[in-house]
Amino acid sequence: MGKPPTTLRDIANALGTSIGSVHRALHDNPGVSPMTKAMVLQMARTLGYRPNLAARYLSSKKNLRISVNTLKGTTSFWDEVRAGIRETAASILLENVEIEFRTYPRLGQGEVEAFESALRNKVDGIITFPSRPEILGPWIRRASRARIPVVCVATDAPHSGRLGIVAVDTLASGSIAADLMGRFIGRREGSIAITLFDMAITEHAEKYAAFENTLRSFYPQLHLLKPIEDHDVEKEAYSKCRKLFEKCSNLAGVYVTTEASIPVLKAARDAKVLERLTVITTDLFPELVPQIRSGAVAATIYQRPRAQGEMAFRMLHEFLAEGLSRSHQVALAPHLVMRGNLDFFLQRQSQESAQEKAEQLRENTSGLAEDFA
Amino acid sequence: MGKPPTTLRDIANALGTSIGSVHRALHDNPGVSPMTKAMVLQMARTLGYRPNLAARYLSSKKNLRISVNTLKGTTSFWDEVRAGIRETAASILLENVEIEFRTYPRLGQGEVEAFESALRNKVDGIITFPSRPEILGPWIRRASRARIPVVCVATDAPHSGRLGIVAVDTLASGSIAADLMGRFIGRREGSIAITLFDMAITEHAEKYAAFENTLRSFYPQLHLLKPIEDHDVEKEAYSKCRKLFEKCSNLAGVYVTTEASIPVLKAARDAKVLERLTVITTDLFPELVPQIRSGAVAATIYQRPRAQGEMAFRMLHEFLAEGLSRSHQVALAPHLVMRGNLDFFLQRQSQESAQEKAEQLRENTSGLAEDFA
DNA sequence: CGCAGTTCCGTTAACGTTTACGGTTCTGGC
DNA sequence: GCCAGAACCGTAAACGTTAACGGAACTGCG
Repeated sequence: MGKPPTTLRDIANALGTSIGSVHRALHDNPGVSPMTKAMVLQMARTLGYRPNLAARYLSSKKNLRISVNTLKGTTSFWDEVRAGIRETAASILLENVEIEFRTYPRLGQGEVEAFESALRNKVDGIITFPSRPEILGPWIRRASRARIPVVCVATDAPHSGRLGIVAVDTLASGSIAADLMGRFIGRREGSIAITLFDMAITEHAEKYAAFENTLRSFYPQLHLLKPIEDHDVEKEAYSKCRKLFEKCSNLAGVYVTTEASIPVLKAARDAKVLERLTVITTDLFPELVPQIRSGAVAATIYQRPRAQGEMAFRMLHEFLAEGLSRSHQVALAPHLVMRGNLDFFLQRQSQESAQEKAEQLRENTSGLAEDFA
Repeated sequence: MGKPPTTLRDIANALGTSIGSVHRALHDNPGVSPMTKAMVLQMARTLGYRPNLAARYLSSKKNLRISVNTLKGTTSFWDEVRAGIRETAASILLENVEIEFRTYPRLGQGEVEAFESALRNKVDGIITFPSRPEILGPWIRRASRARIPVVCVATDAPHSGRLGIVAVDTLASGSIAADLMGRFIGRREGSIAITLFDMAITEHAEKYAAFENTLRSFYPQLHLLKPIEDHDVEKEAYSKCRKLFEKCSNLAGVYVTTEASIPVLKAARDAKVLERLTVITTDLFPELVPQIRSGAVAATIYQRPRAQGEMAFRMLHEFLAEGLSRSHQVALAPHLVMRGNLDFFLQRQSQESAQEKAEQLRENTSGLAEDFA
């Protein structure tokens, strides 16, 4: 049933030329006339040529180098993203991939430098978290023009020519948060607050819109307040929330879409309103665990950093290996963590990070890891 | 930094023997003395030999055949599982995999026949849904002895020697359902009913235990009733539930772990108790959509069939390709679907199934598909 | 015309594994 | 002592691609 796939030799024979010319034509290497090049491309198309990756890998021993530019991993989120990438890279059958990690300590600091360094080092592809999309955008475009594909994680850089984007679906996140909020609070009336990084970030604006929309459709007795922009600065989150909590007497719930859930909780506690608040947060990190367990946080929307890393790597690798990729936009469904299933996620994290560490030790030749302070 | 990997030739040179002998020794083919075989194995170990999969694939043109034995796809669940497998198989770099689908129409009917047929046809590996684990168990053991790895999906077949199992984590499912139930119902007291296939199935017993445990720990005002076993028979589900609904006056919620959520809802409607019931269901299929949208079903636990298929295939393929697999037990976290994010999941399903169909058409040479009626 | 330089093209040796085939050497039977 | 057969082993040709080399044809310049 399966006819044997067409090879370079097939194309060469069909045209009465040689395998070398065909190869040059398909890779637009110099040394082939425009005439034959056109014929080869044509014939390759009609014969349905697809390169045999095994043979390619076996022959050319050059390996792919990809740079992973992310925030430094004090927060567990980016640690998990990196772990997902490493893990997936290791599980690839054709292990000719070399990963270089470049980290920067704070949002918007060292981001461009890291990207520039990757470009200078002539990597074959880049996975990056564009914390300031409007600043990194031009750089991504520059990379694309140099035929270096860039995949964004967690945040998109629109109109930048990036190869693709992997993130949690903003609609799904915002909507489920609103739905839970409504169900948890029940029939009571009240106001709902939401904190986010900045409305200028597409994802956050979308998440807000989805939250607002679901709340309005299904729980009209709840009134959504203007978003609190905290820019992931703890003090800003605390002071803005504290002020709100003191002022707004009928507040019933808070949805924290940023990582700054701890200061928000502290503000609620200090303002003595935590008891009557339904709090929904984002992500899962050690400091949050006791808050969930105690019930202070009703639920948290887990953004599956490991899966994001995995997907980003797959997308990039597929493109580099085959020259095409089937999906340029991966929107993951978030997970929901509550008291009941908290242990499941904790156990999974620790188990996998332990496994990861062992692997790290075993192959302690895992490429450089630069830091851009 | 990366020293070149050791090859067959390296081993041969180190021992002063030939590449042929090394190959025979490593694959325990006949025609090699016990003496040299031992030496080769030893040397391979010390040199850290790992076969080059690209070269192997390039050389031996034999392709892997794997059989996928599942329930016939009237329900969308198994359609999705199969789609996930197909999709993942297509995305594998070394495309030398041939998939044979064998389906059986009802639980426990034709299951053994399908398995037997796969064995007779000498497939290289099997992915199966053991709807009756205690019956299929011996067959799985037989396959294992014939060095044919078997991966179970959705339900485990314990002590059967299967290579691995992919399923949704029962603890996570049961716990989150209980947690949501408790939060949705609020402070009110009341009884909770739960329907499941049969307590004899490990997964269902575990799910019940997790549900019970979480409910008891965090929501002691709710009283869990004895489980209703419906064996996925619609009439059984309806009649048993109907009886319960009529009798139990303080019922506050129902958790349906099986696919029979429609008859349960009908029973509740007929008994005129649906209004005061919080219903949590399992899976996502067309008939359920309006029930979620109308609010009759508060939430449904989505078991991610596509991801299950993907994982099962990866596990099996990794084993067949490398001879080892890193994890034999994949426990997926379920997704939560509610009114707000329902559209996200529907859109994703339809979009992916459309994409799938196009792919099907393009490569209409996708192996046989037997049916065991 | 001769020669260097350029442009195109064909040939060939890798890459690491599998597989088939041809050799040894050793055994046992006559 | 000879031959058949077995048991073991080395060799070499594939697999499809890449990369490097060398040759042919053509250019322009002296």
